[in-house]
Amino acid sequence: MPEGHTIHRLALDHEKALGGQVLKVSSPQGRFEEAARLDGLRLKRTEAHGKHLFYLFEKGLVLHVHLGLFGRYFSSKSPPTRVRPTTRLLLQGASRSFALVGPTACELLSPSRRRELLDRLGPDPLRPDADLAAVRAALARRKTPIGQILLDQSVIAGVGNVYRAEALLVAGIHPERPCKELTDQQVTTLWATLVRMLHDGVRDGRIITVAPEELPGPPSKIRRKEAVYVYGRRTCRRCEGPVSQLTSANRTLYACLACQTG
DNA sequence: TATGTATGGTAAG
DNA sequence: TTACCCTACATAA
Repeated sequence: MPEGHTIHRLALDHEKALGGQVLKVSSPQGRFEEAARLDGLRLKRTEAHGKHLFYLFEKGLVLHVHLGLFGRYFSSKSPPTRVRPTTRLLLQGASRSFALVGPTACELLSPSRRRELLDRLGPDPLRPDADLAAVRAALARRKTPIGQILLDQSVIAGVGNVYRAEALLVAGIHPERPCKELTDQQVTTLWATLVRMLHDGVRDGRIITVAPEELPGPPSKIRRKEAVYVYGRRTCRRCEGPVSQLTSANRTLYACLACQTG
């Protein structure tokens, strides 16, 4: 589930359902002991930066959540009827509850640690303040393959394995192209593609990169592999040619080398 | 019941 | 570069 779009969507949903309320906060699993410090405090707002989710409580307390590869939230009405024993964090509002399971991070963050964390993140295509010039500068400096750089959260924050494959396909860029060799136009296209895809992901609550007119039916009924051009596929949804599986940044990178010549 | 897989990241070597 | 952490779910047996 979790690339940047998931986190931003959670921030929106949770703020809408819980913002301004005094929450019940607990850790049924017991591994987040500091839950007790949040219990009974008012949630002011939420924030998403790349794949990092922040809950800003009164008294300046900040909860940081990172889903990692496995983490997910289960949403229910309040109070929840059934809570999994693996639930690290349970946020209970007046009418909605959210149970967090399997996160990489669930912790209270001091202002300085929060600052450190944010300083390590590159521009996030989902944030209006994202600095494209900074991305250009970072890319111009490196000979690292663009496919590898797209997963580097200190260069661009929020892109994961699905969006990297899909954005490179749509932009027509070969994943092994050294960053510094990309033209201004290619970087412009790639960034615009990421911005659009991630925004669509927030809106849809899932990853659908294939253009609406190319979909056989309504988005809600589209199966995973029909919703993307190359990720996890054997054939390219654009040209029907074979999809190559490369390895980059320790992850499988799907690419259509016929479509991605740039 | 067992196994494999996953949209991520960190710390150690 | 490797090892390791986090958990649910689909599929095989």
